[in-house]
Amino acid sequence: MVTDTVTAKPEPRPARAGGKREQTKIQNRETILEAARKVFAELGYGATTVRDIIRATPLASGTFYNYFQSKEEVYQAIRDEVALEIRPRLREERAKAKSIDEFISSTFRTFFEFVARDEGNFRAIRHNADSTRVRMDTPEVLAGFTELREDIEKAIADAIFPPVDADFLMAAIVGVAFEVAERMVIGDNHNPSEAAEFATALFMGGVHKLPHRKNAAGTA
Amino acid sequence: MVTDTVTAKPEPRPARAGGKREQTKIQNRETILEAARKVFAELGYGATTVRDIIRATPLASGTFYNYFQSKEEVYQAIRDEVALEIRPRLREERAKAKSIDEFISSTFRTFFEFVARDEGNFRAIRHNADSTRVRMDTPEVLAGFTELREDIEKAIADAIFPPVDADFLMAAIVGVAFEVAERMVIGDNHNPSEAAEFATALFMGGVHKLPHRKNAAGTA
Amino acid sequence: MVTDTVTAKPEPRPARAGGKREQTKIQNRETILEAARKVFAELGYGATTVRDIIRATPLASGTFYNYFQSKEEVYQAIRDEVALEIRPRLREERAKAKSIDEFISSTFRTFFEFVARDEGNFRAIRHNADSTRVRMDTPEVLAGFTELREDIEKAIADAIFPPVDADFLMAAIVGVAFEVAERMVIGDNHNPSEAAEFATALFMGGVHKLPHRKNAAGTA
Amino acid sequence: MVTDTVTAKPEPRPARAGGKREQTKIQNRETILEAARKVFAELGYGATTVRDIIRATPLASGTFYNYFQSKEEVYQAIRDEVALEIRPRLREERAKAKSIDEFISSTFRTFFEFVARDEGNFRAIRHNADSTRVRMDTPEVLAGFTELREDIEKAIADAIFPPVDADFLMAAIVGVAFEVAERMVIGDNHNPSEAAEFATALFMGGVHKLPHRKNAAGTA
DNA sequence: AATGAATGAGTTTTCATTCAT
DNA sequence: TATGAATGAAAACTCATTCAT
Repeated sequence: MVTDTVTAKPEPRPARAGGKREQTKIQNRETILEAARKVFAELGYGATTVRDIIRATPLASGTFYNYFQSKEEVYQAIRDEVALEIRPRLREERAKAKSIDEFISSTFRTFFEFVARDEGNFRAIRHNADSTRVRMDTPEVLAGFTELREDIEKAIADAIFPPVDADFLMAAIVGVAFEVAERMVIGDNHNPSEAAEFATALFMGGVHKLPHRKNAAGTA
Repeated sequence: MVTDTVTAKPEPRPARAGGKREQTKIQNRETILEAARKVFAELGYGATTVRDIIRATPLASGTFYNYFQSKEEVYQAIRDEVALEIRPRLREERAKAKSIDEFISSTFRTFFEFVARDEGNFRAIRHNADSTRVRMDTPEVLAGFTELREDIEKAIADAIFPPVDADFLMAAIVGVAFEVAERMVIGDNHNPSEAAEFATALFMGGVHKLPHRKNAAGTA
Repeated sequence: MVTDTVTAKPEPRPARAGGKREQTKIQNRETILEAARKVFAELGYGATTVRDIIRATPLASGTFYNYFQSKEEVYQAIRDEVALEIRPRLREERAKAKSIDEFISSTFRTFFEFVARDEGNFRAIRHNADSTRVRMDTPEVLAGFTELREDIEKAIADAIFPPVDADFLMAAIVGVAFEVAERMVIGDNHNPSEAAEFATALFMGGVHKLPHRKNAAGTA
Repeated sequence: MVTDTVTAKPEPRPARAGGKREQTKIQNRETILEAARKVFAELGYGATTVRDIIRATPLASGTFYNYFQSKEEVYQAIRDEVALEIRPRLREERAKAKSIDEFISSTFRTFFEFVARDEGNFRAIRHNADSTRVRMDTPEVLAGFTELREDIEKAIADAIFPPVDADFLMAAIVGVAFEVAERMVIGDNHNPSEAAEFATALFMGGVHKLPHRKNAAGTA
């Protein structure tokens, strides 16, 4: 097997997985993502520059461009990393659901638990330097929305759900999930279970079924 | 047609209050805001530069700074214009509410009707150049959230609402309002009344009380 | 005549020719061209960067980009400036020509005289840092070649020239003009008249009619 | 199909002179030159970077530096390859010349025939991305000019040529050679013989002796 | 008050070259 | 020797802001 040196170009020597070179590449990518998460959380996405990210890294400026084209691409990578991790879990949970209650509660529980564990990412993604709040949904995230709507459609077809407007219902679930998650992360005494219970109760019975507050004295 | 003949006499050349000069000032401000709306909608907030806005204007770059300090300020002005218009209406409606139902339904109805009328602004604010979706909430908007929470607290105090978590409830209402509004604007056959009915039913009785779809055959 | 301030954009206020602003603009453009000529002559076109040109200028870096997009554009401007000046002269001379001799001799004489006067430019355009010699012909220059060919065609039609290959003849004239001009500029004792006589004699009677050297011994 | 079975025996692994290793080296060098020719022709010399050349190659960037120091060196190699091939032929032809006519006609004939055969190279060297035309003469090429001048001097000394200005005559021959070659390559119905005849006639008797066009009806 | 060119700090980006594998 | 990612100096370019007119 005499392979001519002067041929391929695409992947000349696959750099066998696990080699030191390969290792460094994976590590550098993660280094950049880590730095970006930190900087986004500090300065907010809008104010962050590629330089800022590089500065938060031991790497050279040129190295950044071996991995990403722009801060947008880094942002998307962070977002997508999250979306790609949580989406299969959500689908799986919902697939197992035998009732509305299971469908709704497992969706919220999974989501809030994930957010609680991944709080750093969530903050990085959400925060902005000025008191402005930002939310950016990448295609990968939006795909998660579509999956939810599909699951709702299927649940309707299976008579698990009544024949409601799947688009609106998806929107309502998404809206509640993200906004409540934010309160959970920003607020003080909350935990994912409480958030999930709240959201589930809302969807299962409306305001009337919402859990009552422990301390009736309200908070600022 | 601003005549203002009375004050006009003594100073033929210099600026007179309410005169053409004054007119131009108001007009220029509006010209900039209009251009900004267009450019934000085209490029997305992040990618837009002050230059872009000026370019979309017949004005000179220096002139911009007579009206705004930065694109942030322009953005806020656009957002605030909306927020400052809708917030008093919402407060008013909620103040009149004698029951949960009135509180919830008037909130959603007012919001969705406003969005439907102000669709252009809504889209401008939401859209981004790539397929990424963005939402930015300025302090003025966030203040509206706080007002809602205050109104909820008050309603709880007045025993109109059960003693639920006001923070979470506010978040849930906000989340549903924005996400459903988006579906309404982006979708085809929807109108503010349907959106309001949907959201109100959700909050009044949960999923079980949601209106059933007219055509049970689902949509893509 | 009340002109609305908020209208035009293209040329809002023409900045009346001769105004100080207008003056500065013209001057800055010339400053950049001057600097570029110098730097090209020093470093050669290939090695020159936009930075180099800016550095040779009292202007700010951004200012450069108000006038030119790149060093290529500057180069072309220099070349074009020359081409646009000499071309009308050449056409004029050739239009007056009543015979081959007049046609040929006026062409060369005009060209060599121009080069001699404009030697700085010529060197700037020609020189390169390494011992490599460069010649770049911009569209504006190439247009001059086409004009020459047209004039030849016309002279053939008018029976001033025999029916030779106009394309080749044009090429021969151009080649001799540029190469001999270079020897004239680089060499020591030559003047435009001698160069013109040489070239004209060559075209009028071939090698046999070329002027004999004064000092038969000579070497470069 | 390089077998080389004889030397192969004693050292199965290490490099053997003339072996596969040696082969690859020569091949790689040629691969780079080939790629460079292509890229220079596409982007023009100035715009081409070493990266561009490597990219057009199946080789790694580091490998490039085992063969050349810079794009300049590659360019020179291409140019020199040509120059070093044609120069001895030209000298030889001119050395045999017994008369002006032989001297001139053999020079042009050899040159134009070479260009016609080597058209690809010629175009690569000449062309630029924009409509600008470039000509770069490397030292190796310029050396060819000097050789021509020396041969002229010698011909003058041998009384084959009249005592004309050798520098100018060399320039004239070079100028005509390159420019007419370009027309030949770019134009349509021309062949090296016609080009050579044209140039030779010009130098032997001036415009009056140039061959007449076959179709007197002119060309665009 | 409007204009728009100049400014120059700062950002993005490229790319020749090195060097561990 | 080949590889190709890392490097970082330098180049390219942008753009908010100023300020003379």
